[in-house]
Amino acid sequence: MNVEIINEAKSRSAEISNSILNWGEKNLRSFPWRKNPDPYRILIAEILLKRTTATAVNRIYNEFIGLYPDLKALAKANIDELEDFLQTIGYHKQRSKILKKISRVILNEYNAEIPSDFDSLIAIPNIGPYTAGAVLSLGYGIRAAMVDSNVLRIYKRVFFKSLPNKAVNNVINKVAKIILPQKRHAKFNLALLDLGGLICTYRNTHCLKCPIRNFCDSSSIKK
DNA sequence: ATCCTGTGCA
DNA sequence: TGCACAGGAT
Repeated sequence: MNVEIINEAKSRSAEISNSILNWGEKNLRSFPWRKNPDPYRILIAEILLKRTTATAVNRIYNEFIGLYPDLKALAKANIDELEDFLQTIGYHKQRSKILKKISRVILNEYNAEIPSDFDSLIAIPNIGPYTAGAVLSLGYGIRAAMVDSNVLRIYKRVFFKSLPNKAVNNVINKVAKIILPQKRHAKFNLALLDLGGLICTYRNTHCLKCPIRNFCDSSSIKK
């Protein structure tokens, strides 16, 4: 049923992943949570970044890690202090609850060790496939796709001509796994996110600057 | 498949 | 000032 898009993904995967990795060499954005990545730092970053601009998280991230340097510290955190601290980036009530909940679950059920397998991760409340992918790929170096709305949008455009009319998101998840390289998947994931943020944006498609314009169904540039 | 959160931009 | 948004939950 979705044979066509899967075959398209397979036939273009090498060109796409190589071009994106290459683009990433020069164009990756620099954020504090991308430095010295470990599962905890990545987990915190993803929770803070949900529905929140990188600029806002940038302001408080290092201080957050200073106040709550590891999962045990976070599990012990005073909920009101945590909430106050998160005021400036918004969603502070919701987010302080989520952070406490997650840290307590990991402390109690996983002996304060953030799980390193997908199923355990998504079983933790408020950790879904995207955050699980980030923890695995960026935090543990375990190959996992990170499909957020940016990545979804990019692949929908790239494979526009063979998109099925049903269950598009499911298919895109398969496509993402096919294209994700075996090595350097973390770099690739970051580059793909940045491509969505900088080039293949929601409103504009800066195809002229796009490293995969030659492999994209929606490119406005003549091949 | 639809709902939720509250922000940030139109 | 109202609506689109994004990742997760149901």
